[in-house]
Amino acid sequence: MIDSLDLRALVGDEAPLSRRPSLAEEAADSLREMILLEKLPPGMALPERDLSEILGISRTPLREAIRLLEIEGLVEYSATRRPRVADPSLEELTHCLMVQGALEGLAGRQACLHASDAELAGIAALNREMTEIPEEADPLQAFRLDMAFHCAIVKAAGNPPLIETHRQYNARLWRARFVSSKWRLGREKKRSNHREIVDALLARDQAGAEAALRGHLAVDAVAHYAAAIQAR
Amino acid sequence: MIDSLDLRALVGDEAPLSRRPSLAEEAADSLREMILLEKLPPGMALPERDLSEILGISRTPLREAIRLLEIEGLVEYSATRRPRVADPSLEELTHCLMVQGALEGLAGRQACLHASDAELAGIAALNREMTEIPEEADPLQAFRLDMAFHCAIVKAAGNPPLIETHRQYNARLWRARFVSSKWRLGREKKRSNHREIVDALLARDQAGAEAALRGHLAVDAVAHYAAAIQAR
DNA sequence: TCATGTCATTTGGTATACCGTATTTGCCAT
DNA sequence: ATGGCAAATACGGTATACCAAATGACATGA
Repeated sequence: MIDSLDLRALVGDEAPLSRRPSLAEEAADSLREMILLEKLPPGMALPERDLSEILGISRTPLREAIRLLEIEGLVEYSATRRPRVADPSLEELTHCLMVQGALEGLAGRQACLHASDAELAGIAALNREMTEIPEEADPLQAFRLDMAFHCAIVKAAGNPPLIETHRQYNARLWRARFVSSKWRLGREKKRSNHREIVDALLARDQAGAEAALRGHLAVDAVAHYAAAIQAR
Repeated sequence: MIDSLDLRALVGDEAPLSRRPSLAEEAADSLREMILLEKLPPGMALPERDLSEILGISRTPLREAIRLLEIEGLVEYSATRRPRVADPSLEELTHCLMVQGALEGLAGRQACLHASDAELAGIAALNREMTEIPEEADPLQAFRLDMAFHCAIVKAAGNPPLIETHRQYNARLWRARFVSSKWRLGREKKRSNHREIVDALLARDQAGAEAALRGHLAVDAVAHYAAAIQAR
């Protein structure tokens, strides 16, 4: 035991023990992407046999993948246990956004306490990168940067369970935020809000960072998505 | 369609659509109880074949059960994918408590906004019940009441994803809180804190409820558990 | 024409067999 | 005794077969 600890100390904690993902995890990744890109539209049935054949795996790992996606909220089971692509109502999304807001608020607080200067600089750099994107650029690019920005803040908080739960809610909200990101409304407001967040973080102002992050999600995102939904 | 709506009106909305739980869910319940009561101690290996035989089911539903418990944080997989009963460090528990604090803080806020007077009265009644428990009574009884108190607040917020995520963190923290609840230290402080929470809720004071709930968990619970762990 | 009962088919739930790999065991040389 | 190596074994991952329940199509009768 002592030997292994010594070895670990010598070799560093970042031993690339990256075990290759199981078929179930790969399938979950594939399905997640299909759902988020609406190749599998909301409400579509997900029969295990057909899907397993499509993905070229057997039902056992596929079932596991579907269970994983159910936890993430991307798949929901009907009363008769038939899985379908989730089709969350505006109300459900609002609920998720509130939780996400609370999570990111906590992340902001903790980032002020625990993040290294380098991490904060990285977050600020991400934000700078966003502001420099031309207005008419690929919306997907801006969207990915936005996600990276928020994830970086959560990561900087240094709280693994928080990171994981935030990741789950992100997956749940991904499609909604993606849809709403295409709307140009309030892009200016978002920028000022992001600036507010970065300023609070750099000043290590816990209350300010929490307020800016929570408000950002809870208020704006819902409104944008509502508008986007109405229009489609 | 109209007929079915009429029927629904006659029969009431509370149709008992409770599908019977699958073997996997039952197994998860059994295992969860064994883990929380330390019949399966932290760090113990959980070989699928042995467990499935013990529970009298096959490996397939048992695997699903273990995956469920992994999500709840009660089971963790080693680098070689061998499941073990989780043995969270004090640091990990602290991280979970912070998230739980943020969740309950949000719940307090939302409860102030959305809870019915009856719900708030019920929460106050739970608290009153706790204060009336004699000092030397069964610790489990007091513990269950404490859990019910917090869950009732979250439920009153009326946010299903919040309820679910809170439930998960509760499971993750159950054993730690149970252990720490046996320590009489700070029982008085807890009472005053609960009173603070109830007062804020009844006054529908969002900020007060959030602060009281968040502080309650983040500060006290960690300290108590640390003391309990040291002493065992 | 529409309601209703029946039956074939589809679907998820479960059990089990097989496979590759990781771990343990036990022997042997040192 | 001890360290190393190889066979045995235990384990999780995967595929597949079977079952009960649910669904949907279709025939039948009012």
